[in-house]
Amino acid sequence: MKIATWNVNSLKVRQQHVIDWLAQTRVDVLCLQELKLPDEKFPRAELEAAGYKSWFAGQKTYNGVGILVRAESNFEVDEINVVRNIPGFEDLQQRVIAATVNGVRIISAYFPNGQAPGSEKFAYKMRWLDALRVWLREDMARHPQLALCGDYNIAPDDRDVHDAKAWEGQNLVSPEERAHFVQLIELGLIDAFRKFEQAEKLFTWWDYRMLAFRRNAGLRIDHILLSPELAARCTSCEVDKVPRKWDQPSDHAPVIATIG
DNA sequence: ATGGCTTGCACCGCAAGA
Repeated sequence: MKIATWNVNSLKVRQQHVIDWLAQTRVDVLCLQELKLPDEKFPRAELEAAGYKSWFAGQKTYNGVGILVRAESNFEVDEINVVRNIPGFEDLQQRVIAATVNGVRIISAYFPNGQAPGSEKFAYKMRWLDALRVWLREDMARHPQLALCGDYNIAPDDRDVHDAKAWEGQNLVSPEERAHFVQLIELGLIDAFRKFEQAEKLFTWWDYRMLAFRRNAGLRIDHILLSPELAARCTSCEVDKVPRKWDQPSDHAPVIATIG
């Protein structure tokens, strides 16, 4: 079972990239973030034609998340277990969708950006992270095989930052944000990427500006965290930089975890 | 130099992203 996550920065603009990428990789599950479209504009029929069923929580202009499941894989998705948003956390922003796919709990999450430490948006990010953790503790107890996939907007370690010195204390790498990431790890979740030996300076996001991709001036902020049972079955985790090189790309690259 | 692109929405510039 291959599970992937990709912040597409507008599904309307990236629809063909997603379809092409799915045709090449044939992942079983793809978690999407930043759809930037309302539910009525979700390209369900086009993705169905490409061989994928979709579940989504859309929103006009901003945010929006989804989960695509390859039809040929014949995985069961129980509609009753699909969750949109963090239970118990009032939120107008569509940032979370969860579904149980073939017995594996899949969560597609678009963590708040936070803008800057000390800002109102940063305070929202902290509240959101608190609520996520509270819900996750329960959801992990219900689903021993769980994958938290998405754009975390947190680079957990200096290794995940192209220039750690320049970024020190900034949004996405601040001690407060990293402490929240550690709290997720303390729930028992395992960073699939770090389970394996990786090349140096592998990132998942590069600014559109300043030729950042060409200079590999990026951050690793998209992650797949696995429950212990699922981590034990995980045989690889890779960043696919290829679609970042395509015309009019998303600024994020997809991450793929293979479960044996 | 706090910019530089890219998106959506609404209009001919703005907010927001990370």
